Amino acid sequence: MAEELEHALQQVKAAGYKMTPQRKLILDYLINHETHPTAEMIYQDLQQQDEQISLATVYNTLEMLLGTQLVLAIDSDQDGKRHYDYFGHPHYHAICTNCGRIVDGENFDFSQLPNTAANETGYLITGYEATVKGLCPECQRKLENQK
Amino acid sequence: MAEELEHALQQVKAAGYKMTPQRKLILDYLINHETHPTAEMIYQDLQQQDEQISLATVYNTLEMLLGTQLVLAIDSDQDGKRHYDYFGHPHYHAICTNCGRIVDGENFDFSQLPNTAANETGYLITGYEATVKGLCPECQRKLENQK
DNA sequence: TTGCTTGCAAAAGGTTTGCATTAAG
DNA sequence: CTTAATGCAAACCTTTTGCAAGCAA
Repeated sequence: MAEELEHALQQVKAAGYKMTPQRKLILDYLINHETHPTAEMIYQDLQQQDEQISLATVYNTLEMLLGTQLVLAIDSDQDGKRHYDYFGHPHYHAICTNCGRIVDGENFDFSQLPNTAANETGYLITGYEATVKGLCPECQRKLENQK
Repeated sequence: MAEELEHALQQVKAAGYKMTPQRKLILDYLINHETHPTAEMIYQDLQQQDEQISLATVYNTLEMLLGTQLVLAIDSDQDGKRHYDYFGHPHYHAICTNCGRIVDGENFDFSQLPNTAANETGYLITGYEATVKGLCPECQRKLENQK
């Protein structure tokens, strides 16, 4: 089994959750897809792989994974859906305001944000999320050609 | 009229939108409330001020304001609602994972994030948003006392 | 065994939409 | 005048919930 999945399963158990086939499937799916899928996408894809699973379980599991901080949610203004992302290493997201495409970026240092926020707001910080909005390269071309 | 509102109205007109009494009300409300209200809250408050306005118009106007980048949306995982925030100066948000309270923070420098993201992703960046999650001071006390 | 988890379907509820009316430019 | 904006209500659709049956530990 992949190392990352192994690590993630460990975390889930450590948090006191039972390990079920469905939870493994979803975790494995998230780790191996950089598409920032919605609950529906995960559900559809797993079904096509002849995997037995319900949409409610997908939602339940994602909610649980958000609690462990292993997974992060991105609410897209573009399609109105919640997208999920395995948060294996620190990164921010870029969302296209035209097509909704979400990509990762990692060349920005957020390491001091939690400390700064803790000092400034008094909050006990447990996580963070950063997103930039703009036109993806492909949509820039498309819109340019429409002129 | 307040300077900030004056400035905002200017921006809206410059973007080619008509100025209506409802739009002024909502913009004024957002500028003068640091509560990060939902559409429903804005609607309720304006109604109590004997102001004639519909919920649909609140949503329409907020959508328009998001487009002008004058206002920013924060999707809260805590209450499942979208909160709005007049974005007069750069700042991030801290959301309490227990009570959902949202506060602003400004002691972190995001000024290079747009450039970095543009170089790294190729996106034409038009805005950004950063959020930290954790327990607010009040909820830290409450939970501590429950022990 | 024990009670957390699953799965199905129904319900919820924030947000969007259609359309006739109104008013900004 | 012309066209965009408003307001009302109905529709939408993602997400949540209730509960019986199933399965980790």
